[in-house]
Amino acid sequence: MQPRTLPRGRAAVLRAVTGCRGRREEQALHCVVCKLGLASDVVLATALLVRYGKRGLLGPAQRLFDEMPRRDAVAFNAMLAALGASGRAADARRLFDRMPERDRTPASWNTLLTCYCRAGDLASARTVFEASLRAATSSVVSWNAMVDGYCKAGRMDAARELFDRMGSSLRDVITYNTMMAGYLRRGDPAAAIAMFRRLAREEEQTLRPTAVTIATVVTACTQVGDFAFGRAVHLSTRQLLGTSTDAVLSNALMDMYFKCGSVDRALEVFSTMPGAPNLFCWNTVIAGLGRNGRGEDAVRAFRDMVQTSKKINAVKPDSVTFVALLSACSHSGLVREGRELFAEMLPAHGVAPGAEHYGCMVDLLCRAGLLGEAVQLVRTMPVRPNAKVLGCLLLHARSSGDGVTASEWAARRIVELDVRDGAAYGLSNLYASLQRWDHVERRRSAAVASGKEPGRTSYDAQIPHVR
DNA sequence: CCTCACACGC
Repeated sequence: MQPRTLPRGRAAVLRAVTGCRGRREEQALHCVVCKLGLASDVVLATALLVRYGKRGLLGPAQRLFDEMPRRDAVAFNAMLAALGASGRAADARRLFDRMPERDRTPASWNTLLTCYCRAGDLASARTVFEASLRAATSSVVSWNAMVDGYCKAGRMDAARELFDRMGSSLRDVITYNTMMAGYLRRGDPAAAIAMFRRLAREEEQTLRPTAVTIATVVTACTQVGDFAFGRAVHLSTRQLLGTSTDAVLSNALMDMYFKCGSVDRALEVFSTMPGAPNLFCWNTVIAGLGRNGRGEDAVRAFRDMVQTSKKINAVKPDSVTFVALLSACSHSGLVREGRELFAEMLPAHGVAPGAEHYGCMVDLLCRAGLLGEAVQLVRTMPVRPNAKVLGCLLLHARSSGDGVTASEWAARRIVELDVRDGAAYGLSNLYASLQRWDHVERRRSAAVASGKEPGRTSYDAQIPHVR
C-alpha cells in the first residue's frame, strides 16, 4: 500500500534513514515513520531493517520484517543479511528456503553465501556458490563474495585459485580490492602491492582503481615501509581516480605520513580532506602527533575534536581516542594534562577508563618518576590490573631507589595473574631476565602441569628494554 | 530499500 500523501516527505525520510548513523537517530526516525503512517511502506521498513541489522539488533529487524504487509525480494535479502550479521546462518538458510522467487534473485544466494562465510562455515558457503553457478544465478558478486570468504578465513591459496579461475573477463576492481585486503590481513603487504601493480598493468584498459584500492595499497606501503611508492601513489591519485579523495583514503594517507615522520604532509591531508573528519581521522591525527613527539598538538587536536563535534556532527571520542591521547601525553611528559584528561574521561566524555587507559597512566607516571602515585593508581583501579600494567610498574620500580616495596607488591600481583594469559606468561620471561628464578620456576611448572603453556608472545619483544 | 572491497591506539 503506497501512501497517498507526503510523497516528498517520504523521500526525505528515506534519505534520512539511509544517511543516518547512531542508534538514537534510527529509533527517532522509526518513530517518525510510524507517526506519519508510513510503517507499512515496504521500502522504508526495509531501510530501517537494514540499519537495525547492521547494528546487530535482530529483534527490531525481525519485527519490521514480520509486520510488512507484503515482502519483496529486497526485503528478504535485507533480512537474510541481518541474520548473517548476527551469525545466524542456520536461520538465514531457513528463511532462504522459504523465499518464493529465490531462483530469480541472485542477491539472495550471495547473501546466504556471505552468511555462511561469516559463521566460518566455508564448506556450506562453497556449496551455495557451486549451486548458484549451476542455477545460473551467479555473477561477479558471487565470485567476489566467495573470494572474500576465503580471504577472511586466511585461506589465500583458495582465494587465489578462484581469482585465477575468474579470468580477466570476469574480474572487476572489487575482486582486486578483496585480494589486496586479504594479503594485508594475512600480514603480506608485499603481495598486496604486487596485486595493485598487476591491476595497473594488466587491466589498464578495462578497470579503474577506486578510493578503496588506493587506501588499501597505501596501507600496504605503510606496513612494508615503502614510503616512496606510497607517496607516488598519493601524487597520482587524482589521475588514477578521476575524482578527489574520500575519508578512508585520507585516513590511510595520514597514517602513512605520520608513520614516516612527515607530520606536515599528514596535517595537509587532514586539512584538505573532503567533509568533516570522522572518528577514525581524529584518532589517527591524535595518535600520529603523539608518536611524533607532538603531545601538546595532540591535546590541542583533541580539544578541536570535542569543540567542532559540538557544532556540526557528533563525533564523540571513544576508547581508542583516549589511548592515543594518553600515550601522546606519556611520550611527551605531559603529566598534568594527562592526569586532567584521564580524570575527565567518564564525567565529560562518557568513556569508562579500561585496563589499557590505566596502562597509559601508569606508563605516564612511571616515566615522570612518580612511582608512588603509579602504585596508588593501580591499587585503587576498579579494573583488574593486567600484565602490561604490572610489568610497567615492575620495570620502573627496579630502577628507582624507593622501588623495593613497589616491586614486591607488583611481583605478588603478577603471580596472581592467570597463567593462560599470554602476556602474563610473557611476564615470567621478564622475571627470567631479572633473575627471579624462584618465581619463574613456580609459574612455569604450573603452566606446564595444566597443559596450558602458551607460546612466546609479543610481550617478549619488550624485554630488551629492561636494563 | 538488498548481495562483494578500505581506515585508528598499545
